[in-house]
Amino acid sequence: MPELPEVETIRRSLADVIVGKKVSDLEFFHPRVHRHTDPETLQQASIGNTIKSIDRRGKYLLLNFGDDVPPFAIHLRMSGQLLLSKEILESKHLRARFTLQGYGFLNFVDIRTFGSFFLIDGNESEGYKKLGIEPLSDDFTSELLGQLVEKSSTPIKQFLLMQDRIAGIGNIYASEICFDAKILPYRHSYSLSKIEIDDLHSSILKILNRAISEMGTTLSDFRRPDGQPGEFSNSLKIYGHKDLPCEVCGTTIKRMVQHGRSTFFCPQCQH
DNA sequence: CCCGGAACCTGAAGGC
DNA sequence: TGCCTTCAGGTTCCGG
Repeated sequence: MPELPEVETIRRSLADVIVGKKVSDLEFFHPRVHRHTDPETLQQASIGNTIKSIDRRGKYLLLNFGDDVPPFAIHLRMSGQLLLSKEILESKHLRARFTLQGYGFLNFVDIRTFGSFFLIDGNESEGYKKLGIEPLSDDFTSELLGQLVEKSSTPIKQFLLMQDRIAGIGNIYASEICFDAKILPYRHSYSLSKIEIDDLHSSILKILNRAISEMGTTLSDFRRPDGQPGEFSNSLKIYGHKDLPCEVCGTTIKRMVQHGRSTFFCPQCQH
């Protein structure tokens, strides 16, 4: 479900409520939540501690309890939701629940049980350790993007999904970014010209920032912590638009499969 | 080392 | 109605 804009939307919404609150309990209702880290370790790292800040790295959320406690990481994978509630939340898919002193609950609801909690204490996954550049950081320049793509023969849309190169882009925004940059998704990364790299760089920033400002994309599962859907769904120009006319040129939008995942593109606008 | 494909799950939607 | 297949926003593992 969530890509960088959705995770960032969740982070901002949660920050207003949970920073400064003490975690008085952490309960688990499904073992897959703690499959990477034993539940007692997760409870010890959070119960009794006050949330000092909440950060995002790629698609991971990080709860910080202070310098002497490792950051507490949450990955929502495909269907995870973090929902705030004042009262006990009744949900068939409730997998874990933080009790926040003086507020209520932060509920982890996850239909497919792919999401998980773990600590950034040195035992975190290789996937986390190898995360690439944050695309919305000042360090992510067109020059850096050029250095990354010139070494890669991977199709450019698949390249955008590689979390160890650029952290946070997922399957929806990879198609949207290629369309915005007018680049065909199956082009070899190294084949992009300097101008195309500049276009791709500005499209990455433009699409991610616009999606954040519209609070993410809801196709089915994504919800903000207050339960509201994201609003970028109406702004999608290519993802899910198979057989519909391109709104730029009217050509029928095509769907293809790359590395087992759907890609949408306009054969007229993209080169 | 790289690559593709399967696996991990549940549920919705479409075809017949 | 119901059965079957396909698909879903992500990552990890395994074999070649």
